[in-house]
Amino acid sequence: MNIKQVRAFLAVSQTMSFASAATQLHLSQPALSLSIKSLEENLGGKLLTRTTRHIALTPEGEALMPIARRLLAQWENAEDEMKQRFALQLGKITIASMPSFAASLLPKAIRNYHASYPNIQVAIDDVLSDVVVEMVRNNQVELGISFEPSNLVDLSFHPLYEDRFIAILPKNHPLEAQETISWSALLEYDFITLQRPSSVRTMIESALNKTGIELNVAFDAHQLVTVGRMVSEGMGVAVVPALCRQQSIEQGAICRPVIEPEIRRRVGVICQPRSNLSIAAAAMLDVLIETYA
Amino acid sequence: MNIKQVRAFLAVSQTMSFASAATQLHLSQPALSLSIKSLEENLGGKLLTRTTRHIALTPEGEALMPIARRLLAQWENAEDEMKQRFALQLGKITIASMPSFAASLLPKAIRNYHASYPNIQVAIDDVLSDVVVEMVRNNQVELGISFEPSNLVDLSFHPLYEDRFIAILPKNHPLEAQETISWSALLEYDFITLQRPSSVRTMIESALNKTGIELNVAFDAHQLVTVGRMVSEGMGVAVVPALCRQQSIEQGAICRPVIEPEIRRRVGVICQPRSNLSIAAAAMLDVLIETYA
DNA sequence: CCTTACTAATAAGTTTTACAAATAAATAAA
DNA sequence: TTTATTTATTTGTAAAACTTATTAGTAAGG
Repeated sequence: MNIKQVRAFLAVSQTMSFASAATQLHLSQPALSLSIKSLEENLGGKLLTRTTRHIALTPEGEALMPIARRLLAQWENAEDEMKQRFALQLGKITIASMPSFAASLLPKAIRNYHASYPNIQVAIDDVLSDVVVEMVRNNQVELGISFEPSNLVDLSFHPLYEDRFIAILPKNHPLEAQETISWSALLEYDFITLQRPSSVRTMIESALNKTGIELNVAFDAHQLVTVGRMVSEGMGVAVVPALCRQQSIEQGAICRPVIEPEIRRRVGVICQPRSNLSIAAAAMLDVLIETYA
Repeated sequence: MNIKQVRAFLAVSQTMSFASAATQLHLSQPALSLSIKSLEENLGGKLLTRTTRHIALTPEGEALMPIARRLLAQWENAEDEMKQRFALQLGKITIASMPSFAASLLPKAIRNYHASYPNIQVAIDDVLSDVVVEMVRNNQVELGISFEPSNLVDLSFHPLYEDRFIAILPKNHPLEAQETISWSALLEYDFITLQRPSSVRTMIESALNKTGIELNVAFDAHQLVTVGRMVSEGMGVAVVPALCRQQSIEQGAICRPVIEPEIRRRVGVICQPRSNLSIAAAAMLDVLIETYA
C-alpha cells in the first residue's frame, strides 16, 4: 500500500468515475485502473465494483474511505509542517544569553529577526555566562551569547563586538571628577563584584593578576543588577562590562572607563558548527552578526 | 514524500548508520542514501548530518522523527485493518430476519458461522418480512431472511428451504382428532391471523382467493407470538408457517397440516448480487445455504 | 605521520515500475 | 440494434529504483 494508491482510491470513490478521477490526478485512466487494481491485490480483496457504466464501493471500500481520508490528511499535514520548518515559516529557537546582553543589545536583534521570520518563536534564557556555554554544549539551546570562552572544544564562536570594562561609582564619589579611573585608584574604595565562579569575576581577577594588583572584595553578589544597586546605594565601587552602562546609569550610578589595565573581552555567539544548526538558528546567527556589524 | 522515504529515514535515525539501516530494509546502502537524499530535497533541507564516520540528526530531523514514527504506525495499522477485514478476521455483519426464522432456525447457522469466523461480529434485526426486503434494498443490512418476495427487482434470492403453513388449535379442540385439516373445516371456527399488510396474511389471502374460499377474521395481531398465545388461550384457530411449530407447541397449542389448498412458500436469503457483498456477508450466505442444505 | 579500516557518496549499468497511447470489451441509452 | 460512454487490456517507452563497483573521506592504530 502506498500514498499514490490511497490517493487514487480516494479520487475514484469521491468522483465515482475512473476517467474524471484520472483527470483530477493528472494521470491517464489506464494508469489509475492499474493503481486501484494493485491496491486491491495488496489488501486482498475488491474495494470497488465497477462495470463500464457504474462504480460502487464494496462494503470493504466503504470501510477504507474514512481511513484513507484520515491517513492522507495526516500525511499531508506532516509534510507541510516539515516544509514550513525548512522554509522558516515554522519553528522555535531558544537563545541562552548572559543577562547583561539579554537586557541591553539582544532585543534589537530579535526585533530584526522577527521582522524577517515572523513565524519562528524565539525564547531567551538569561543565565550566567558559564551556564550559557554549558547549555550550548549540552544541546539545550542552539545559540548562546556570552564572552568568548577559553575552552571552546568543538563549538564555534562568532564575535559580535568587543566589550570593555567600566567602573561604576555612587553619585558624589571622590573619583567622579576623573575622566578615566585607574584600577589602583579604584581599589582604594570598597570593591563590589560578582561571586566566583562568574566569568566577569574570573576575567577581572586574571587581568589584575598579570599586573600584580591585588583585589580585595568587600561585597559580592550573583547578579550584576544587584552589584549595580549596591553601588548606587553607596556601599562601594565596582567594575562591570560596558554593556551594563545604561542599566547602571538608570540605577543612579556614575560610569567611567577603567584603565591600567584596560580590560577588553569579545562578546559573541557560541554554537555548534554551523552545519549542525537548524535553519531557524542559522538565520538567527546571521541576523545577530548583521545587527552588530 | 512517500512511505519508502519515511521508512528509510526512521531506519537510519534509529540505527544511526546507513549500512545497517540498509540491511534492515533489505536494500543496498546506495539505494538508501538516495532515498534519504530525495526526502531531504522534497522537504527542502537536511535531516541528517553525515560524515563517513558519524551520523547525527539535524534539529529538523529531530522534529521529523516523532512525526515519522506516528505516520508509519498509523499507516501500518490502517493497512492491517483492511487486510484483516478481507481475511475475515475483522468485521461486522447484520442480518435482517423475519422473527419466526430468527427464533427457530437462524441460531444454528450463526453458531456455525461463528465457529468458522470468530472475529466477525454478527447482529440480527428481527423485523417483519416486508421490512426485511426493504432493509436489504436500502442497504441497511447486507443479508435478509424472509419468504421469497414477489418483486425482487435487482436483488438476489437464495432459497434455504420450503415452508408449509400449519393450523394451530387450542387444546381439546374438535378438530384435534384429524391428522390434517382442510381450510373449509378450519374456517368454521373463529380465525386469528396477522394484520395487513404482513406477508403471512397476504400469502394466506391470495392462496385462498384462488380457490374461492373467503376468509373471515375474528382477531388479528402484529406478531405471530401473539397469534399463538391467542390460540392457546382458546380464542380461536390460526394458520402459521411451520417454522413456528415448535414455538406454538411450547405455547400449548396443537399443530396440524392444513390442506385444500396446501400453502407452501420458499424461505431464503435476500441480498444484493453476490459480487456486491462484503467478504463477511458472502461467507455468511454460504454458511446459511450449507446449514439448511 | 602514515597506514588501515570503515563508512557514506558517487558512477555506471540493469532491472523494474509507472505511464501513455491505442485498442478492446462492456453496458446503458437511443 | 446501434451508438455513446466508460473501464479493462495490451503494448511500447520513459523514468525510477536498485545493485555492483568504485571513490572519497574520516577516525583509529602503528
